[in-house]
Amino acid sequence: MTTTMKMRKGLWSPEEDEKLMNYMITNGQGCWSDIARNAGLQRCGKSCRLRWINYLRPDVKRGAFSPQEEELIVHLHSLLGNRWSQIATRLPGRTDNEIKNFWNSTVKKRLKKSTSNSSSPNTSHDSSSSEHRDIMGGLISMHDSSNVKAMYMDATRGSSSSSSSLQTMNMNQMMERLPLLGDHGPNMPILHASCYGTTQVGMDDNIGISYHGSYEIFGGNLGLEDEIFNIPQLENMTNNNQDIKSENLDDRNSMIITNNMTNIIMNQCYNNQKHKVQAITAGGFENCWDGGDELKVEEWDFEDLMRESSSFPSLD
DNA sequence: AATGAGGGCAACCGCTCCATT
DNA sequence: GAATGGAGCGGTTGCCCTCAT
Repeated sequence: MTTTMKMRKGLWSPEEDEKLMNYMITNGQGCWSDIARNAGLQRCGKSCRLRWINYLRPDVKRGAFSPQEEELIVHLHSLLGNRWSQIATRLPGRTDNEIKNFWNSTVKKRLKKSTSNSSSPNTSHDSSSSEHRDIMGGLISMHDSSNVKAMYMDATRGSSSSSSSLQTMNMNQMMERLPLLGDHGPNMPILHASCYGTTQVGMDDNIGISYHGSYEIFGGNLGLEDEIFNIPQLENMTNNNQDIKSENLDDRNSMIITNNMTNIIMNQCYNNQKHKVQAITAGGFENCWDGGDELKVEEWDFEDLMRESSSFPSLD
């Protein structure tokens, strides 16, 4: 094809946005190069795709990241590294580009600041683990997670051996099991953290929730050994019987947690049993689920998850 | 008021992966 | 099995805005 037509680059004009938006609304997604052509845009398909995904898509959430989103980003980054798209899938309405920019600007800045301030001599952790510890005001602790992360990344990015493919697959499966941070999901760090390993969770009266746990993943030790994983109390959470709701729009992991949070956490975490959140709706469910009669209740098959995890080679 | 520095963000680039032929 | 094209991803760049001087 002799498309000698010069492609436009740079910022998108409102007219271009409108063209692409109108085309996408009427025709839906297809081959991006065709979209670019048929919409009358002098842009390459790639550029159109990026513009749509990062800006024009109706479900794109704009504006500052909430503290909960920040927590989740930091935590997921400690697990996944720079796999922004994977991280983005857990934050509805946020794009990988947005998260990447946020990380590279805000979080790294805080990181820099905190590492320059703290010499924290009482830990034998490597610098990057203390990075994770310090960012977000010490909200998230990860013991040696970066080493594991790096090893995992090496394994998955390396050769196309079946084992690395398996690792990728299992990681993806595990990620799919993570709950999304929905609009009502201020406590997601608690829940997705607990699904990763043997974790004991308790409620403090006033300071929020703390973890005392040992994380095991991929047959190796991911960290958090006997460390306290503090989640500060959130403004929309009261001490007693606070309804907590979270949704997962990919309808595999839809989850509702309501009423007595302590009981739920005790049931699913202290006993170290299958994660099965028995949801008792107390109104408001319809606010986050319109999928019909059958309510979806989160069920993390923890044993199954760990079985999958055990297929990973030891990281020792 | 002018200007330079720094930060944030949108977009591009190059690469890999995957499906199709 | 090789070639090809499209999609997606992460890294990087460059523009614009804000703020300090």
